[in-house]
Amino acid sequence: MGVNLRDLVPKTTIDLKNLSGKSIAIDAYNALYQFLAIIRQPDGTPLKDSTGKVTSHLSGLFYRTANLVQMGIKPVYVFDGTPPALKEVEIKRRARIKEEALVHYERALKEGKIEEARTYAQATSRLKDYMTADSKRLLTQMGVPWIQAPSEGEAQAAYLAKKGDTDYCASQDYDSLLFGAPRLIRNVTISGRRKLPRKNVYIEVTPQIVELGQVLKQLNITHKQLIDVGILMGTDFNPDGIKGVGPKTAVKLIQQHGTLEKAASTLKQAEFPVEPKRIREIFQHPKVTDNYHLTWKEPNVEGVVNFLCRERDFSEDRVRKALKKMIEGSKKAKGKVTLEKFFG
DNA sequence: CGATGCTA
DNA sequence: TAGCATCGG
Repeated sequence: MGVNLRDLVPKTTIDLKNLSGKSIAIDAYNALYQFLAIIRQPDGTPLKDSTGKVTSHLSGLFYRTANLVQMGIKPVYVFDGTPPALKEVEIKRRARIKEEALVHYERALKEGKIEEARTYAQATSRLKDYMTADSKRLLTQMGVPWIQAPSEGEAQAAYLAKKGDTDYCASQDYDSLLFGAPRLIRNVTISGRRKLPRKNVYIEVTPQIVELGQVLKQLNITHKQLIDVGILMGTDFNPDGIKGVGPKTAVKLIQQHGTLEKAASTLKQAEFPVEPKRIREIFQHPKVTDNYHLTWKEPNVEGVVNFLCRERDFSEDRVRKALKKMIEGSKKAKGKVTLEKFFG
């Protein structure tokens, strides 16, 4: 879920084609989870190989990554490690919701309510260890780097961007801003037409950039204060936040009182299940690693074909076609960058 | 989700 | 060939 800064942040929409030559640290869990939830049959069944292994996430990851590379974009996927102990409440909450969704899904299926079944099936999505392992294997064969974060993937992605090792962070969540990412891109891994849940309405989804500097300027607060705003509203480490405090109130409180503690002392019932200091610490000094090396190589065509087509039953025609486009596109983009460096 | 097929 | 439907695994 993450902290919901949606109503607080200024954003600018962009065309991914304009990001040629740029590198993006992508929150792998976030991307894979979305593929797994969305790439499904009408009744909610995910794509599977002949042995029953789920492949929805691989399909999304493969074609989306191929397209990004084709546009000259350099993606690096950042995988989650061990979550902070404080996340346990939120993890349990999510597990409970999934169990409930599973009951609803099975009932809808039995009653022949296809659309309803699909909606509940999406909510049951769980990224299993073998799916993460398959994804890393695919990326390696594609020549696309990935990093194993020691803890939160978003924290590690933000660290890369902060250090200047990547130009952007990509996620649907806003947490990377709290982790200090200077530039966040949303809607990199979901694009085009998207169906609104429970409605037969489609909306156009376009990539958008959120700049931390602009957010802080607009709200006239510091980064540390933005973290406090998040804690007041609720984060993965205190999912409930403070009762009755939404985005607007949270910002107002921090603008007026400066810190979370001072703001809380003015409220009638502001109780924190965990010490705010500990949550602040996670965002300000997250567990990250320097143990990575970013290199983008040409895909190992036969390696990808062997894995996806021979082991996971993908169509060889489609896979080879996508790889060809990926290689041609990235070469073209590289040529352009070199020329621009020469003559620009 | 992205790719492909079908239709006008 | 744009626009919609439906595969894909």
